[in-house]
Amino acid sequence: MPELPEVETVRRGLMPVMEGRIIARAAVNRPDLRWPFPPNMATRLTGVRVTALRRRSKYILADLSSCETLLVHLGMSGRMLISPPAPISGEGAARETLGEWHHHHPAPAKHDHVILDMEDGTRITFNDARRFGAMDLMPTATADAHPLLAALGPEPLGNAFHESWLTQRLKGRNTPIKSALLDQHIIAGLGNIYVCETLYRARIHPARKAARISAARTAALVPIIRDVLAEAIIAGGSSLRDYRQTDGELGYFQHSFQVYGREGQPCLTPGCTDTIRRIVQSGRSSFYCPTCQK
DNA sequence: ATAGGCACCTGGTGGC
DNA sequence: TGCCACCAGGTGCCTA
Repeated sequence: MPELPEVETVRRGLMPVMEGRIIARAAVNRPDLRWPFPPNMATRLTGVRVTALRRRSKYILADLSSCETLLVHLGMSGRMLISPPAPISGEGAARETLGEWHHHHPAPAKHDHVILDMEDGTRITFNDARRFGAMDLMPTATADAHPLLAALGPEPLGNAFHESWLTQRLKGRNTPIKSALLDQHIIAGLGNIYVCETLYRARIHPARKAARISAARTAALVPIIRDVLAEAIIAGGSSLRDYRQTDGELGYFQHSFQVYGREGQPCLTPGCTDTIRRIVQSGRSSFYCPTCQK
């Protein structure tokens, strides 16, 4: 489910257990995700301190004391699981001191591809069934120039995203606004769900050509995008607490959407009696209200 | 440069 | 229970 708000929620969940902490051991259980892992990734992650945990678009960036940065993308199905350290006690403790693993954790589950054991015994497990995710390592100094990051558009919650930018980028575009807002070169971080939610709130039909949106409605899109994402981050933060109480799984919260996934259900705009429709645009579902969105 | 379609991969769901 | 079609929150790459 990871769009910008979910990735930000994962980052915030990881922060207290990773930032400022040392990775005691890394296990890499397969050679690749979407692409091959960088050479010697496990070795390069072992014994280094995480000095900062950042986010750019849907990427999590962990700056390391080795002057490298770990880039993580969750793809479609990537998850992070935080397992607190289990206290060592009884006979097991004596045996454990012989090995490198000082804390008890369950055996890796299916699709647990990368495991980071922090110095205090907290385990962070990257699980990704579909393997559309990615990890890479690069020098921190040139992280912004990474091929996956270099061409990204502005952060929608940052100062570089504003009305004149959006106007300029939508100008002359013969593509549906749905596709334009999914284009990470125009804005970084929106995905299928939040584009649907944004267009519903902006009352713009997803198939409308980007170039044919009035100046006023283009201007209105900017705060709407910001609001939609900011509200989702807040919702993620509250669900984060819930998940930490249960199984520690990050990247997995569901909150109520106004249109996404609501095909056939009543439009939630007060006074509107229409129902939400679904159309397919470039292979992906768009949900909208035909009465409210033009 | 821009636009559209395909590919990558696994799992869940619902119909027969 | 099995089989099958379809669906899924992403995005790089290829083609005109």
